[in-house]
Amino acid sequence: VREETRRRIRRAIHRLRYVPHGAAKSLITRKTHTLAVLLPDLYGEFFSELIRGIDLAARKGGYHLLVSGSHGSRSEMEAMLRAIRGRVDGLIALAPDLPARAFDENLPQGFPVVLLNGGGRRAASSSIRVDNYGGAFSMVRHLMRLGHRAVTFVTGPPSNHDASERRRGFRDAMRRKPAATAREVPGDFREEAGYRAASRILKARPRSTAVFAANDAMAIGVLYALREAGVRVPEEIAVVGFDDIPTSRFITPALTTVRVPIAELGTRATARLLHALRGSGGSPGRPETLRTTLVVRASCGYLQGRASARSISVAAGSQDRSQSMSDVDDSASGILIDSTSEF
Amino acid sequence: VREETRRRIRRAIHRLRYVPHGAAKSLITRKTHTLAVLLPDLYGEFFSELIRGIDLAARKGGYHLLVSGSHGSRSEMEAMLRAIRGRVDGLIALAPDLPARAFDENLPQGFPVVLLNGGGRRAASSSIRVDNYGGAFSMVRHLMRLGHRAVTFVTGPPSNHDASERRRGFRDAMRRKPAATAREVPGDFREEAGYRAASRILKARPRSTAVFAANDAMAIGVLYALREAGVRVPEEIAVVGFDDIPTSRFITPALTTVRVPIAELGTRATARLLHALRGSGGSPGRPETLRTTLVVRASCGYLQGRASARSISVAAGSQDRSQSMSDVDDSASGILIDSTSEF
DNA sequence: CTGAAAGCGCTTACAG
DNA sequence: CTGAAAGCGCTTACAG
Repeated sequence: VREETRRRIRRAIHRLRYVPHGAAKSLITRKTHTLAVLLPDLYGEFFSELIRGIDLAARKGGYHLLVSGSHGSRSEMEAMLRAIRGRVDGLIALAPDLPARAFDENLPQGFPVVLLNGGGRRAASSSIRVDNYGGAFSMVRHLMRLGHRAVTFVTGPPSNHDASERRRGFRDAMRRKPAATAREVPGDFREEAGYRAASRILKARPRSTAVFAANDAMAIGVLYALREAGVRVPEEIAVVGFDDIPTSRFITPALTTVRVPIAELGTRATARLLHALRGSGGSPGRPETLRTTLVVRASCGYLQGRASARSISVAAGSQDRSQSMSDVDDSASGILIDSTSEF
Repeated sequence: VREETRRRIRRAIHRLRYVPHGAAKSLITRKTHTLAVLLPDLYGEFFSELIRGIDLAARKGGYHLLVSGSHGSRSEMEAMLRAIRGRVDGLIALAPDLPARAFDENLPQGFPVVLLNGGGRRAASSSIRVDNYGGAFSMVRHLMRLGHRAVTFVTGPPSNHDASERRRGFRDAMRRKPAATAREVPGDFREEAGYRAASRILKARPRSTAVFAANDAMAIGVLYALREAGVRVPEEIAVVGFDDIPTSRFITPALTTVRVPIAELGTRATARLLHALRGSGGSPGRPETLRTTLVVRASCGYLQGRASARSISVAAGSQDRSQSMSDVDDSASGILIDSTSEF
């Protein structure tokens, strides 16, 4: 084509505001340049952070995001899976309660999927996991070092794989100390469950000296209940969580927790999915496991009496605050002493 | 069709796992049952809450959500608008920096849009607004009642309509008191801007007794900077914000702020868009304005010395906590005294 | 290099 | 009631 003709056409396109019709183009090219994201919810600190990571990688690859919150409803999840054909090129799903066969039954066969839930029961799909076991294990070790021997674990939802891995880490670590007494109280990852767990924990005799909630939301619920009951944290009882959601730094006392690289989880999942889309299918690749970090703040009592060592130099800007904090980051052991969030 | 035949077909559909192809169906029906959501970012407390509201209404109407974070990039926003044809049925956009004509130029004409940014410059589209002016005005009145006369306002981004409405409310309310001295320091809605604003505020003489940040993120930045500087809040200086993001309740001291019904903003916008999609176009309807509420917590000093009145009865469960708090909700005046978040 | 035809997977009138 | 044809707006070989 001559250069001039090309220019004339370009101008005409611009003048008439011509834009290709998405559905028509997708129908013939078999590509939508869209990724489906299926999550239990679309809001809340954990999912918000996860979406951030997914969005980051997707936009870089030129993909749009079709998001869907299942709200735990099995039928809604399946409906979403069925609606996928001809709408998106791949799927990222965090659906711990959905059995593996639900994917096979409702998705076109061979459809590219990356699973974010721990199970990894579907051989045909790629999956990314978090080292829940290791994180919980080192949290218990940390509590032991602080002298705790009676620890109560507030569990997550029964069928949730992440939750049961955290519990397994708790149990195994507790077993290593013969003198230790491990207790468990049921929860479901929601703040309210932590709130309710607290009263059971306070009643039990001898009373545990530390509470380890399977996630931060429940730990925060425990904190609320203890404040109501007039029980001081960490002086009378230590409270720790798992996830390191943003609120954990802001609450009083700041929460000692296990940091899950949430945004990275989303980024990696997306990168893998895009890789599968470019490549010609092939093997799903081996499951990837993301490291966790123990983040020590005030709620476990470690910072108690070390006030002289505090060198508060919180930097502004939510983006890079974690970097510029005067943290003691012992990368080798995966421990981060965050004294800046202490009150 | 005979009942039996129908059943046989149903069974075949199920057996073969037949699902209609989305693109093909959309191409012929001209419907995608998908709504596009264009936001500056997909994460953070404000947007997360907004998406929650949108998702709620969209799922109820049977619509999917195609979300897109523009990250403030003009070209990315325009690219998104152009990609819309044949992909979604309508658009909800929060894009304060995008001029009205960008919508006309990049969208198919007559395309259903609901704008969430205050300007409302595009007559062809529906829009929902927040009473930014009234919220800021009553915040200043509250500070005046507490005896403040020298107040510094940390502004939002220059081109942002919400931000300038808040500033206008600040200015007008300050003007009503002849003895008052109003000052302004530039900001951009990000936490870091608040952090930097604080040092300027501390240097000015005579020093302001209160800081009113145009949003909570900046107020939190101010709080951080003041803590570093060893200036006590609210004893030495009061700090208040705007939005009522979740963190504002958790931070110490809990932040007095103006509550924007964020989720409702999303729900209403979606409801309007769906209404337009069902109806045959017609008029865009008059712009709707959502009320704000003054939420009084510790950071303004109002709760100081009223500790005896505290009746902490925080209920658990993040969903209904705001209802079950022992709040004094003076609906008539739009003031809510939240003493439960006091420390 | 250019133009016309075929076809993606559906739905919607329209004959039979 | 049932089946075959036309067509949604594109892209991709394929003739000319």
